[in-house]
Amino acid sequence: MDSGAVILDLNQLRRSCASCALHELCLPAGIYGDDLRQLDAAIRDKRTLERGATLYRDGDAFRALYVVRSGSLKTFLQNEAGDLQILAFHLPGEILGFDALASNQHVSQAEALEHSSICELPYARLMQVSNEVPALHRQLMRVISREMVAEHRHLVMMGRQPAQERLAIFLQNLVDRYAHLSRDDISLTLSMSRYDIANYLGLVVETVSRLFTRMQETGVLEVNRKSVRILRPDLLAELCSTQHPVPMKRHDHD
Amino acid sequence: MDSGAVILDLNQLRRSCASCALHELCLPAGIYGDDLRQLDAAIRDKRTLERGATLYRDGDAFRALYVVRSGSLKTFLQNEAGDLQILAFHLPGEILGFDALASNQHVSQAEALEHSSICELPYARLMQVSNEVPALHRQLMRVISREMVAEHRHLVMMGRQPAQERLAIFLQNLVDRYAHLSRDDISLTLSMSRYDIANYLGLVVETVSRLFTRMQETGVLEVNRKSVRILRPDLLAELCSTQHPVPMKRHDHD
DNA sequence: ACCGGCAGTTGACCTCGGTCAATTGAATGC
DNA sequence: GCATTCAATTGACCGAGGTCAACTGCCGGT
Repeated sequence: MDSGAVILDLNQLRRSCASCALHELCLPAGIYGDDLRQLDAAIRDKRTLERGATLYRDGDAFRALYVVRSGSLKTFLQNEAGDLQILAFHLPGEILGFDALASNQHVSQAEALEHSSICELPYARLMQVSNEVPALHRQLMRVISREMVAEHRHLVMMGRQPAQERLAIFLQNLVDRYAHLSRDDISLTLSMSRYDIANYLGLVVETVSRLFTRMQETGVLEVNRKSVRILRPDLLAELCSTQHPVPMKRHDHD
Repeated sequence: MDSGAVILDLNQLRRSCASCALHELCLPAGIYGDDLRQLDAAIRDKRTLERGATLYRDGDAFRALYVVRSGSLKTFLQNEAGDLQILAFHLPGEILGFDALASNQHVSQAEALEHSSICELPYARLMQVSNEVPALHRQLMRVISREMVAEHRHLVMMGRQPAQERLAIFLQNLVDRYAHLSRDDISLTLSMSRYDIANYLGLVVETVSRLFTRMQETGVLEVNRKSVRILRPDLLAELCSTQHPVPMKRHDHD
């Protein structure tokens, strides 16, 4: 690598990864000292996106991975017919863009749900640094793998859970992820619309609306537009797993 | 790396990756010559599994990735209640086990659907080789990414498609993957049970059965137990996308 | 401060696919 | 070769959640 990139002044360092409040969550977890410094050098740009702005779209050439610094985004797939399926919501500290590694172009679209700021990790630079810092490669794969595991959970929800469980799991998941960001763990501000939530859960907006109403009526939570306050975290947790009246087991056939 | 592993005799080489009929599909795509030789050395074991045998289960320590040489496997998630969701079917040339990278232990279960043979890629060895052969790291990430993309398609199916489309997409997908393995492209032997198919698609077995019957009645295919012959690939392709009577578009809200 | 538009809610109705139950038939064991 | 078993099919019924439509109330713009 060119030595110019490795030698950093304190100023640059302060503005970027090493001082990022989220650096534990983002890539360099497990990477310290000089390695971190190198990684830091690979992060070229910080961008901000307005609500509704597109970070990348289906077909775009793959240049970089992106870390959410603040705000939130959704990624989704859209077919020819215009049908769309939201794949994930991305909160601060999380990384987007892995789906483009396979074909060198993005196969999904990423859009900001609110005013957000993003770190760009140019992939070519990332690979250069990785060659010097083997730990980075492994860390990258760990992060991709974590994303796969999250998608597995999403899949189970879609395949097996009834509507109310889906919403409960969704909310619980948001609570967990925001708690991780050391926020108040019982109140949420939903940056996504009811349409987005419904779509993500494989439901329609009316169903989501009714479920919010029902959960409010049963005292689980208090909801007012985008703000949700969990009143009974215990009840919410219960709702996350189907309480089969008859404990109907799913087969375990060959 | 220890030099003993790099020096291979022709015999060993012939038995393994370099001569594997599927080597284009599996890991070393884009890796040649000495690099391939090194990779080959990292592949320790070939195992065979009987139908129903478990390759790894939830909680197992992560030691290796696995390549299917012949036969087929399913991977699935199973929760405390015994509910289970099949995540994927794995055909020859495909790689399993990436979900374990995140936590260093498997978080799903893999089971053979029929007599199968498997290449084991010990992860530690793989990482050693990768440090010498940067291309391998990138290729590995490409493969994980490809798997993620496939899972996205699965997700869309679960979230948006009605039952018949799901089965059509499933069959089309199998046809494509087997065509890739240069088999007869209009007849399939389903190694998985109807229960497995139903589960994978988020349906119940009765629905799958009815759909097979209907597709047979409409002349799309001929089905007899595990064997399926696609009579009208064109019709099958049509069934893969919902033909909205009214071309109802899914919203594209903020 | 009023208006327009769209996010969100609510209600009435209907449909797709799930549930339950009976039957068929292919494989495996004695 | 017959019985047992379980995968698969078929039919009758039902209900969770989708569809359609009407309404409410925020929010943003001028």
